[in-house]
Amino acid sequence: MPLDRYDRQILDALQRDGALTNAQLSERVNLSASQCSRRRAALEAAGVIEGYRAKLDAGKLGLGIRVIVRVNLRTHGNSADSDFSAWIGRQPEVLSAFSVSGDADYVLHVRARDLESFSDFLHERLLLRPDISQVRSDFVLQTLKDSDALDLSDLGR
Amino acid sequence: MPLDRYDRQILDALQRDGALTNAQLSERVNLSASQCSRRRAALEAAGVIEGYRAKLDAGKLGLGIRVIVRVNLRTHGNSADSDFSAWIGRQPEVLSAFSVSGDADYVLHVRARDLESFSDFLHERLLLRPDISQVRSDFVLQTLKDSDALDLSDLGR
DNA sequence: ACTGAAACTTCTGACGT
DNA sequence: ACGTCAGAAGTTTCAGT
Repeated sequence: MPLDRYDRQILDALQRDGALTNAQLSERVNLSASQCSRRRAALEAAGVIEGYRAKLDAGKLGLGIRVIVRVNLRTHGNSADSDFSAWIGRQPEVLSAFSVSGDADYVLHVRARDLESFSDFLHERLLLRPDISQVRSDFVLQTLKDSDALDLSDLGR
Repeated sequence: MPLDRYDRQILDALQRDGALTNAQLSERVNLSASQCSRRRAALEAAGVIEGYRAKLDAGKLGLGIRVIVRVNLRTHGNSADSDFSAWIGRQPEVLSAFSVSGDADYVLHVRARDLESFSDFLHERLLLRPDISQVRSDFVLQTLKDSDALDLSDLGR
């Protein structure tokens, strides 16, 4: 799918504010609302726009703690990694999880209500798994940036 | 702001699909559409819903590389940390940045087109800063989970 | 390819329960 | 507090250039 500069502008506007109406989009992009509507629909159909999400304020919802957890497994291959992956998917306080190069096998982003509930996750669940060999927790002290907005500046024409 | 189970259901539905209409919401929550509209507006006004974002497919946009970068600064206090923080805010390939406890000072999430453009970010920009003492890059090999959806299960009544 | 207007869907405020 | 209804706003399809 070829993306021109109008698509790029539409994507950039929507990743910053997904609630923009086609009429509002049309002002920023200098296109008619109907054209924005069609291009937007095409970008959604192509999967370039995966979907829309409401961003919630974790602090106001009482989720005061954010932790970056690095995990090493004792064994690898076979079903070891996929077992761990499936288990991670079922843990509600794990927002994202990656397997990485470097000294850790996995990096998890965890949100919890307070130290007690994080401790519950860590000691009563993660560390009870027999396939875990090492866990290192880095508590987030300050959030400098949390946008998730992709850099679209050097994209298509 | 007190949140009852209806608010909780609305928030949970919207953080998974922010494009839901109030009519669609009303089906899942068993409330009228107008009531959903009112509650949703209240949650937005209270800042519990910070906003809406379109989630884009980074792969389809040619951003093939994701790296978790851990950074240590040479000096602290004064303006050292806030200088770094402001600089981070201006780097488009840095999606999120946290100051953390543990052996690293900062953890960054970086997206880049390819190894070459990541190398450009690393060597031509980050490592040229005189306040950097150590940088360790962990490349993301596999994404197990990437939802950012908060756990709302043990919230209000 | 884009625009403009018509048909349709969704939103939202007033009112009644 | 919630639901119903009607007017307002936004979206989307279609014809035209």
